[in-house]
Amino acid sequence: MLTIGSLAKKTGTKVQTIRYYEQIGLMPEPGRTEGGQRRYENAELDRLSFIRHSRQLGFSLDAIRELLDLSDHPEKSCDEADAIARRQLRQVEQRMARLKALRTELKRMVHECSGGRTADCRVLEVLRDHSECLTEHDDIGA
Amino acid sequence: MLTIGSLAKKTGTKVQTIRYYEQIGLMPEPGRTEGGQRRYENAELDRLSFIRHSRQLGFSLDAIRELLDLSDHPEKSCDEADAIARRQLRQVEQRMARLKALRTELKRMVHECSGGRTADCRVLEVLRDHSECLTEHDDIGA
DNA sequence: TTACATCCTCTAGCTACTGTAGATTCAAGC
DNA sequence: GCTTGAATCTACAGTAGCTAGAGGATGTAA
Repeated sequence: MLTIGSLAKKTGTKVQTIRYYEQIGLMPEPGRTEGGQRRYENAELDRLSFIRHSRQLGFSLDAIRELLDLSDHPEKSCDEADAIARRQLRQVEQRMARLKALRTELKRMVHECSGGRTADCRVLEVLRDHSECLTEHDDIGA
Repeated sequence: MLTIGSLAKKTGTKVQTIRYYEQIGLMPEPGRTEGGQRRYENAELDRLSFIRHSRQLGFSLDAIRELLDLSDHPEKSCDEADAIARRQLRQVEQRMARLKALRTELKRMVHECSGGRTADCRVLEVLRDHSECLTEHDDIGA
């Protein structure tokens, strides 16, 4: 029987976050003491660990909802779980590619700036003039 | 004299986003027609381009506010602009490192999953058991 | 003049939390 | 049994950076 505070500590989660997960139906409503405080069992500890670990891997709460659902049905095919993970992997790879391009341009900006007045600042100049830019006119997304 | 719609098209911004930038004071209040519609000049086009380009490089709106301020004062030292860019570069590099770790673990999950019942699904198993995980108990951030 | 695209303001919604206020409960020490 | 202080409770507001929609006004071309 864990209080919400010790559950939080064990999983590296904030207390409010646990309550939030309950509110959106990701965590079940736990038992309560007579005074109305939440008390958790090991099953809930496992579930929360699953959620947190998935979040650390960047899965969205919606994806996690699906994964938990799959996890609750051991007889189902695991293709779906696999697909979700692959989708996530693709996303991570896309973001990495994007960040790589950003890094290149930022490095260029910083290295070329020799210090002095902002009038001659290479950083500001690059930001002003989009034409010398490698980055495209598309979504920003992290 | 540009309408908000053509300014939006020229800069790859949504109309609402431009109005949002105005609302938070990132864009100035433009002139209006008698009927109350916004009309923009080239200065505003330049400013919005600067903002969008900076956003594409991942700068926060707060950072952009500082950069714009520096850009408006050509006699100031450009150290500050340089510092902002360096900070941004560091952030990008941190995120990349983080994503690299994620990619490794996701790849492992996906490659080890041989298909079958979710009961034996490697993906779900890894998510359940945090102990075999490389990722740390820290912030998720992107 | 009439049609229709574009514009206006205002409000609410998105993700995934985080923080605060003010009241209540729990557990330990005396 | 009583007190104290930490932890908990609910409810609501706020974060970043937009995005979407309602319901109405304006601008422009035929």
